[in-house]
Amino acid sequence: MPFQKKKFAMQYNFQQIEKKWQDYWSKNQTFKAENNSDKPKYYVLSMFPYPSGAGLHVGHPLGYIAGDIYARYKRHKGFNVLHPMGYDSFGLPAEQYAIQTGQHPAITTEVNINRYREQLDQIGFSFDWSREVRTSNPDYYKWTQWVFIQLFGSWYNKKTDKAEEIETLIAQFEQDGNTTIAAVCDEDVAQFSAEEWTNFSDKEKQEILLKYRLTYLADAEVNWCPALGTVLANDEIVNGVSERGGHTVIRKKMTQWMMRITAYAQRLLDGLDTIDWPQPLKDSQTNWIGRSEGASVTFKIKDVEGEIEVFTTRPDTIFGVSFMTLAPEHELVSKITTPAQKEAVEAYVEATAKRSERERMADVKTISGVFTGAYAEHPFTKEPVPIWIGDYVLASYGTGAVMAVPCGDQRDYDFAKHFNIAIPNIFEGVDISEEAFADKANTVIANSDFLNGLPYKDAVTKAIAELEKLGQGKGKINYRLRDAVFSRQRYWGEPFPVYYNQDGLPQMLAQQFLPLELPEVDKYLPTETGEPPLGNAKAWHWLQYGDEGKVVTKEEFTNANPVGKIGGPLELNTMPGWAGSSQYFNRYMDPRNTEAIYSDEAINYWEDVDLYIGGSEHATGHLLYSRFWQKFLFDRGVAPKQEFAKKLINQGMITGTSAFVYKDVEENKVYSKGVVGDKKVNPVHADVSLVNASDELDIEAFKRWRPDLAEAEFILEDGKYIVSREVEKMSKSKYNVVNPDNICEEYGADSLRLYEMFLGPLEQSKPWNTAGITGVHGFLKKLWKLYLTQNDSEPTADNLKTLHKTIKKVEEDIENFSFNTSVSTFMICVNELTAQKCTSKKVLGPLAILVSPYAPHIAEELWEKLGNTESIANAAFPKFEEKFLIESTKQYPISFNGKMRFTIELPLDLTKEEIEETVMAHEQTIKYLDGRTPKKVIVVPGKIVNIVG
RNA sequence: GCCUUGGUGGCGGAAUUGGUAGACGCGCUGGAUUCAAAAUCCAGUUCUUUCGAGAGUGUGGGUUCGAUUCCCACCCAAGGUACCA
Repeated sequence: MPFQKKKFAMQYNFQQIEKKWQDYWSKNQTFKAENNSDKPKYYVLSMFPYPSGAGLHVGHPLGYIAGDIYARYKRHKGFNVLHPMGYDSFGLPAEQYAIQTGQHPAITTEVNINRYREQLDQIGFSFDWSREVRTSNPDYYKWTQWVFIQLFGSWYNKKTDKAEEIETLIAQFEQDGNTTIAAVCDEDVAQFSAEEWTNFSDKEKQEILLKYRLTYLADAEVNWCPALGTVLANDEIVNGVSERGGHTVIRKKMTQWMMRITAYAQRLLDGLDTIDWPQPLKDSQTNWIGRSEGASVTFKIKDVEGEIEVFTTRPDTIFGVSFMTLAPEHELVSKITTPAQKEAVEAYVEATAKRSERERMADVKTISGVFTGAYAEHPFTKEPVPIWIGDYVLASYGTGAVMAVPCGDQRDYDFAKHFNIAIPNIFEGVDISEEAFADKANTVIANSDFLNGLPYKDAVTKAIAELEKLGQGKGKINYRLRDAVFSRQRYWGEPFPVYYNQDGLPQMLAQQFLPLELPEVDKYLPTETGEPPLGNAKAWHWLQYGDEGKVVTKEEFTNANPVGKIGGPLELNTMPGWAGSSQYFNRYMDPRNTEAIYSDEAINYWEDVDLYIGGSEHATGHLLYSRFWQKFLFDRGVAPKQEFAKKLINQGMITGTSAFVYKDVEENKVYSKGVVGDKKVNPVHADVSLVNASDELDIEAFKRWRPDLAEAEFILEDGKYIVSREVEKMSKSKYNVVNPDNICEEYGADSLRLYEMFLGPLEQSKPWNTAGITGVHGFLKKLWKLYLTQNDSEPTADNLKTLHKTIKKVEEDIENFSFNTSVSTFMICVNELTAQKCTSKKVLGPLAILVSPYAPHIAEELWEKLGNTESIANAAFPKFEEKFLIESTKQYPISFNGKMRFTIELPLDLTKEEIEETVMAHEQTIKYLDGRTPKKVIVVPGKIVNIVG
């Protein structure tokens, strides 16, 4: 039937088109990137997802679509583009699910990944899937373990300002001991000579080296939940108890693997100036690192052996000290507390252990603390200074102790007022009867012996000098950044390639034995003795003879032949979520390499990420740790660049638009939005798929969905039931999740891609409302129609003007990541060309290329219809030509006192005077002036005329 | 609390160096087509209005011939705040 056939071709059949081109790309490996090419390289990376059980919702692809548009654009611009994707597949939700169901996390993870892949494939991304990585794959985490071993085998030399092999440190110990070394290390390292070093036992040597290594064991404070037998994140704690089950949580010290990221504090700060990342993100890293200059001051304690070290940014105010405050967790607290105060102090310490750090920081209104009964000695006046404890001092910041200067610090001031402690005034001519005076710049110091009369800067210098003379202080730069805890008491993470020898000292597995694979366990919970889940593994001991090594049971290990045997129990902790994501961007360059983390050729070709797209919530986690690892790999000659990503864009969150029906509190009635009035009602979530574009509820479907309301009476308005709408986080529990699959099915991937971009600026968060998608879908239909008639005719001036206006705008928009305005531009362009009845291939061809990064499937199809036989993916981007846009006249807006009243069309080559003359003579002007004489006439040629008066 | 971002019609948003506020789209209203509907097309749509005009970009001030845009103070919402990823 020829009639039907013709009609078929007339219609935009997105399902058929999208399937066709996705198959084509896959079959032809259109987007496979080569590790060498004559073209310049460009590396576009989107942060890889954690494959959760819920699947993708429309919020996830936002950043991927933006990245994909940019990657496709760069191909049109002649670049060899690397655009990979993978999965951050270790993580807590899979483990939680395993605990609940007993299913191995590897199985659920595999299922989730397959689902993600299906969903991603539907959207038509130009990923090079041959490079996929999964952090939970042994082939991948082999190299995570390898980096860990490199960190263990390195120390930070402050003299060369970089990480070096531990062997260079040992050589120096052998030569000079540790007296001449400038290293970043633990604070409690004793001094030793070369001779002493040589005489140390192996165990002693290993213990000392551990204090220098870039990853090391230390006691760190954690949120311990005894009932769950696990450590909790701050956000798993609500009001001091665990979110799950409401159990008590306490602060507790545990031995943990740590990363000496503090060694890189200054370089992480300095590096920010060299990368094009959003300023807010840089700000949060800067604040996180928290550099402050000041002094470290040592206070002796009266009648007790020991001293208190504090860090202060205001050594100039040292004569204003009237008390000291220690964090309740400070190690000296139990030592210095007098018997009379013991009970009160212990009670306070216990109470504080129940509060989270965040709670303590956020709560500035409640003032609490206890006097220890002990006194310190002021370094200069030798007067006694009472020592208090207070939870506003955090153990993890600085030294966990402050010298309190109430006249100069508001928190100290409030504390002193509350507990009736003296507030000596050390500022010249400043009233401190109401509040502390923290303005450094605008006063001079008084009542301060040798500091009297000095302004802030001079007083700081002088105070430090005097402290140095006493041997009780020195100038110091302090960082808020702390070493990162790298152990997790979890199952579903990378095992540490570590066993413990007879002395209990950690030993690294040799590279040939990597990866050390995650063992099977029966239960994913902590053991009965409170050990991490790996404690449940039957075989988790390392047994090695020479080049032969394997994982065995404890019995096998104990009974094995002792001659030449090495090994011991393996580490029970696993690595944290950020371990696998800290170098994945490099691994994509050469993901199947089994000999090395990646080849020199690959890393020297791709070097670094040119554009990285991801959420701002990773600002101080993933993005700081990755920069740290990259700098370390750089120091050790493994990576050629100090920073892994030149440019970074944060995509915003897509929120959901929840729908509510109003259920009467007493009666079994639900009211439409407009008829609620002042009735007492409860809002009840309705699934957004049951609501149409006009907020009208499908009542029958709703009744099937919520059988408990099937019998309810629905009070309508105008015969319809209208829901109320509210923007909330997109989440299953709020029934506002929208799946991209459904959208692709109903409107197609190209519509989804366009609509995600059309919603608003990439960086901002914005609500999703499926109703609006008909707009971009309608645009694609119009675009399709525009290509129904095409020929080799010459384009008109109007055609060319529309085309080149569009080229200019779209190119600018892509470069500025302003994708939403591009979509509008396409709509305007197609509306104009349709009105112009444009049929010229010389216009339609370039337009298809412009559209193709955004809507690649329809673009390929139209490109083919135009007679091309090659994929559009590598077609050259159209060149903008100014000459088609030149205008000779302008619609001048004429405003009165800054308010536009009417426009006049005038030639653009008029002078200021000519414009003024013409405008003032215009009848509309005369009408608006109504006989008044203007005070002033502002003429900006090419822009505006403003008449004042 | 602190740091960061944002606030413009009924809704998403546009306005690239201070120069025509509301582009584009949704929704809504009216019309064409249709037996009817869907789809499509056309017109209108910031608010108030005595139809002359007036007001208007979270609130209150300021700078300027002119402010969504710059400055000050405040209000509200979202993200982060070290073991969610």
